[in-house]
Amino acid sequence: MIATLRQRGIRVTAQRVAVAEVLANSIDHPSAQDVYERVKLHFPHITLATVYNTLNVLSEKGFVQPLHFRGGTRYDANLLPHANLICVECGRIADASVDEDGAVANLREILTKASGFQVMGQRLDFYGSCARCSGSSASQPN
Amino acid sequence: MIATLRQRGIRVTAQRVAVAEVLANSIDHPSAQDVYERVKLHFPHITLATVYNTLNVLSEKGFVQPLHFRGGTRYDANLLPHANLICVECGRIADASVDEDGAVANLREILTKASGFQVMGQRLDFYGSCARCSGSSASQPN
DNA sequence: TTTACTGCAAAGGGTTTGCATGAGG
DNA sequence: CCTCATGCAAACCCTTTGCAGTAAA
Repeated sequence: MIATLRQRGIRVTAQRVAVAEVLANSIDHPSAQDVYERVKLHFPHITLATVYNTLNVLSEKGFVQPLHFRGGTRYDANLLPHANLICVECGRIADASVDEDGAVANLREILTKASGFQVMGQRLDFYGSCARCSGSSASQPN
Repeated sequence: MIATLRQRGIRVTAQRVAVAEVLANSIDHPSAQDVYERVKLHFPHITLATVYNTLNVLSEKGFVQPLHFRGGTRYDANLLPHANLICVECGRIADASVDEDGAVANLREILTKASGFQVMGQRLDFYGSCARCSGSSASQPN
């Protein structure tokens, strides 16, 4: 992890390693507050401001992708082309790999040819009901 | 426009019509502040709070799609499946129709089959350099 | 008449920043 | 050593809300 951060030109501190590791080990797209609470478990002295500063550095250096929503920002450590499945009922965000057959690459190519836009990255959000929420007839409250 | 709003179950007021018309006639994904300034040209008495309230109503009723970014929310009146081309240099957001060959529908189908997720809507953002910026000067952000 | 929208101002909440201290390269 | 990160608190900015008056249905 330390080497990974150095590779990206990020000055290494204990706090930054802790934040980066929380992100790398999370698949639930945590908010800054979530990251703060998780880091604090093993690093009680860190502050929310440091978490925000670190998240901004990690975002600028391409270590995570910030996803802005109405309620605030969530952070995605999955750097591969993928779709975010956002359940409008329970609020969960799951990743779905979608580029096995080059679907995203295909889209990028279409856009470049059609409008001369040089694509450098993307964010694909799909809103709907996750299997858990739409599948259960007697839906559970969460 | 009045009929359109009524169809969506939106109580019709002069302010709401004005906001809705600004949105319908804008292709630059205006912010709430942008909408406010444009509406105020022909409706000087409206307030920013009313614009926000109206934008929320129009969003809930599916008249516009709110797009949350770091700097705030932008509003997209294009309800057809499309991609947002976001220039990281000049900040402009342009729409690109991308579903001529059913690319979005294809993605939605892949996701439904793979993960049992019922897709109800989507947001496709592509970050990069627009034709104007990548063509004029060769500046490469990292 | 009944409901709910407007305008105004003030509060809310996620995020950023200034400053003194402390740690990394 | 010199630069930059941390911690703390206050500030910031976008957005929401409470209230009194007013307009839509």
